[in-house]
Amino acid sequence: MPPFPETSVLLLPMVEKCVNLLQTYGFSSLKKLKQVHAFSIRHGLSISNAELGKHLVFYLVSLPSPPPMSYAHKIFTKIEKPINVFVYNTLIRGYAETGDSVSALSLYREMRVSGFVEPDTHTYPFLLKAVTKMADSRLGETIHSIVIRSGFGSLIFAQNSLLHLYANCGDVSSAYKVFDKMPVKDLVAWNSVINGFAENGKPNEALSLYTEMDSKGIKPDGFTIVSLLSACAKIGALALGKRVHVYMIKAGLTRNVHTKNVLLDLYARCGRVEEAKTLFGEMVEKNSVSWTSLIVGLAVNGFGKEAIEIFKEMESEKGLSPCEITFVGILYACSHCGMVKEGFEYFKRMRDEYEIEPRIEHFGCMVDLLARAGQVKEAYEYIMRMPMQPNVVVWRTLLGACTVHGDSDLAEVARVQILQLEPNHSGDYVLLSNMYASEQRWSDVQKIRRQMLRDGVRKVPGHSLVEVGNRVHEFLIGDKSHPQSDEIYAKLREMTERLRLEGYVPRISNVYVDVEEEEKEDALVYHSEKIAVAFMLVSTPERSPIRVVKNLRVCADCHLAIKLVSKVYDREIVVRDRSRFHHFKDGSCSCQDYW
DNA sequence: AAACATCAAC
Repeated sequence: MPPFPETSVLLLPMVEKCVNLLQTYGFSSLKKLKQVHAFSIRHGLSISNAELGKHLVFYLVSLPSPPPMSYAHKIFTKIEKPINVFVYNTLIRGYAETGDSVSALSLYREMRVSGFVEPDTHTYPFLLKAVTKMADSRLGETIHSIVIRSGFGSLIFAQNSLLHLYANCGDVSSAYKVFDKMPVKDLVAWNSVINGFAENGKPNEALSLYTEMDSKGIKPDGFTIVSLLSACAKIGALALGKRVHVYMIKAGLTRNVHTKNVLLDLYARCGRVEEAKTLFGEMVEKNSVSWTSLIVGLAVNGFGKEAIEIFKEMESEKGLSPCEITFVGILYACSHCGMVKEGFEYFKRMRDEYEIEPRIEHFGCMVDLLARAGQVKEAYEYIMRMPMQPNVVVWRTLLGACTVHGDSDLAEVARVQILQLEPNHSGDYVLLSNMYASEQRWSDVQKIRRQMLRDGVRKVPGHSLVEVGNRVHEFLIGDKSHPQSDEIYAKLREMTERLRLEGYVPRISNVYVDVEEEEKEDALVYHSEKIAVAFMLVSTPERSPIRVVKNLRVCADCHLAIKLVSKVYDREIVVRDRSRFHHFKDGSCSCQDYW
């Protein structure tokens, strides 16, 4: 084949031809893009040709995830200077989307230093997306000021990006400031600020912002509903969630797969497993998030065997593959059912079959799997063999198991580690003091108490939430502030008497679970969950199920008492505590007494 | 030729 003359006039039709080819096949596959690239080389086109290079970079970056960024960047470096701002933007976008924020930032710097190109309206939204993923609010503020100086601060896309950036760093007040100052607030802005509050433990604020948005006549979309429902799911507010469900129906969003997924999650997290399963069964379009949500939902509710059955179904489904979170659910299910051998098998299959590299979360599950089954020493050895530094959660898992299985030596080891990684966490002191108390080691209990005082550790006050009708009732320990308090306490006394007849003996040792509580003179201080249960006994129809959401872990005494209440009063009681669900029925609990 | 916002976890 004779060489092509190197005149741009002659090459022009060839550039056009290649660009045409890219436009026809561009989005289909990397293979096609490489073919066009090869074609251009065969026809004497140099990749330094700006027009061709620009298109190639664009189509490469636009490939489905993950785009071949190093290939795209290589072409970028060969394009003749000066490089068009569009090409910079495209590459920054690619890095932002693949989570390579460092490369996105350094490309931006390179662009500013080159002096040939200026950022345009698209540059900052892309760059801010990259910075958002770094969750570094200091850096965010720096870039924020650059955006303002650049003159693009009035752009609604830039404002929305900044709003999201602050929300993602957990800085809701800065996020709200950005939102508040926006002269024009579009749906994305509302959704971002609502989501910001929802994700940062302020579901009530999220809901009232929604009401405000509604009053301004702005219609919600799937994003709005997802944020609101997940806020409700997090605090276990079923009645509130049901209200959002009504908005969802009104807005015609019942067929949206994301909103359905999070509705399923809401029901599962409120202990309504049957409803969650029904919802799943009714879904026409199910994605892997739907399957994963159900599996995790079943697992945390103590229905591990069922979770594994669903996983097997998922595996036989075409076009779906379990992800790392699915496996967290499966390993969690195994550990809560004492299926140690199966847990190890799934762990192995995750690597071998699905090529998912285990993360610290998965190792954490394995530690729990061993420790929960009573193999506390093996769990410790497992931690020592892990290919990564154990985090505080892993040590806390071990500590929790040590207190249940009464291994105070290893508990001490775990405690020392936790203290280094995260001092001032009241839950650990409570766990430990609980364990010492159960061994009648009162001087050690005192020691822990003194340490808490010395370190200035404030215990998180326990509270329990219950819903009656559309109202949420909150109870604290020894709470007497409720209008029906007299009735509730009469019920508590009656409850204690009837439980005694069943052989209930209050577990004195666990009085020390609540260190502050000891200080109270009252000999009969009821934990919030007991008060909540008594309140539900007096305010709901006989035999109707009771749901309680507690912010801390249920103590052993309350656990035993509620088990008996479920039998004596013939009530199904679901308690969601800080780490799991307890389904009490006929005197036993789904957690099999390992809480 | 391109832009901002969603879900599942030890």
